[in-house]
Amino acid sequence: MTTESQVRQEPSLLTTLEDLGLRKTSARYAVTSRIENGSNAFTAEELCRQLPEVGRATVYRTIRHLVDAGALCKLPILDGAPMYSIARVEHHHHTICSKCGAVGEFRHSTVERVMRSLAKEIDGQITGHKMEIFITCNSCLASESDSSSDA
Amino acid sequence: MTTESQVRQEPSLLTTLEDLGLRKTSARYAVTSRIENGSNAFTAEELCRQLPEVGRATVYRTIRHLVDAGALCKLPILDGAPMYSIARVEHHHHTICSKCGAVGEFRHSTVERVMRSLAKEIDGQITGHKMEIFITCNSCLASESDSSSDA
DNA sequence: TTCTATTTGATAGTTAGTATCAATTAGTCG
DNA sequence: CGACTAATTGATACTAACTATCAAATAGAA
Repeated sequence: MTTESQVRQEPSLLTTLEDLGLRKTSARYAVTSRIENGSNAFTAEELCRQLPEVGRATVYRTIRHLVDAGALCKLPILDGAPMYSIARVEHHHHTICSKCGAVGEFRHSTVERVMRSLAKEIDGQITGHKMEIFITCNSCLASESDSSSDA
Repeated sequence: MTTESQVRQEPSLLTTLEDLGLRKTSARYAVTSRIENGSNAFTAEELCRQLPEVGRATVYRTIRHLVDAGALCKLPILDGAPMYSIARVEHHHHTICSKCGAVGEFRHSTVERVMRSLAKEIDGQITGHKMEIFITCNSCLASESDSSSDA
């Protein structure tokens, strides 16, 4: 589903690494292409498991580079390891499905506007913000649609 | 600063534990009163260090009970252990000072209102949300006020 | 006071991630 | 192309943050 818009191949994560002045290695190729072709959000350990041919240290290092470069967002999960997802939109927020863990990205001007009104309420100088919306995603909704009572 | 509103002593965290059907033990007394008299946000390990007479397992267990009961909020920190703070307001958000780590709590109706307009944008059913505002708190601003050039 | 289910905490284990460093490799230069 | 060197890798060992276990201790009821 929704595979149509995933054809984009050029501004790859590998390019991001090169732009940082890092070398193009087979390990980095493996990690970045796995991220790009994998599910939309993942943990570092998941990636390690999917890439047994790449050392753990390298997987972690590569992720860190990508996060530092802003190409990957690290989103802290309440219980367990943080998840990473490709940052497709400059400044954005996340939706996280509480059932299946799917992570989505959205951007809404109202959110940014609220920040300005909050500035008055808050002691200190705002430097950034982060918003997470917990949802039940459509496919999870569909699979639980057999029970139609809302008690 | 703002110590005036911290006098409230009765609906203590210990009472919260009792309300869960748990026993009133000296370990739980130590943990809850330390939380109530300590700084506004803390990590589990900090608490363990401050309470060497209480076993680590008990500290962690007590924290978990309090979080489950909603008396404590667990807020994931990007790098490192999650912090906990007493939940004083029913539904609220957090400010986190990037310099010193101080955590504050706020509530603003606009944030809640934005959620409604977001509901249209987002695929799936919203079940909750969470917002964190990163700030430089006033005391950190004060201590860096010696340098006035922004280069 | 007695009794028992709850609680504790020392210990060992797990998970997630980082530091080390010798061996390997990418990219450059001649 | 071949040599060179700095960047990179990855096995290993380590640390931090927790969780599981279970015998001993204890709270609260009878």
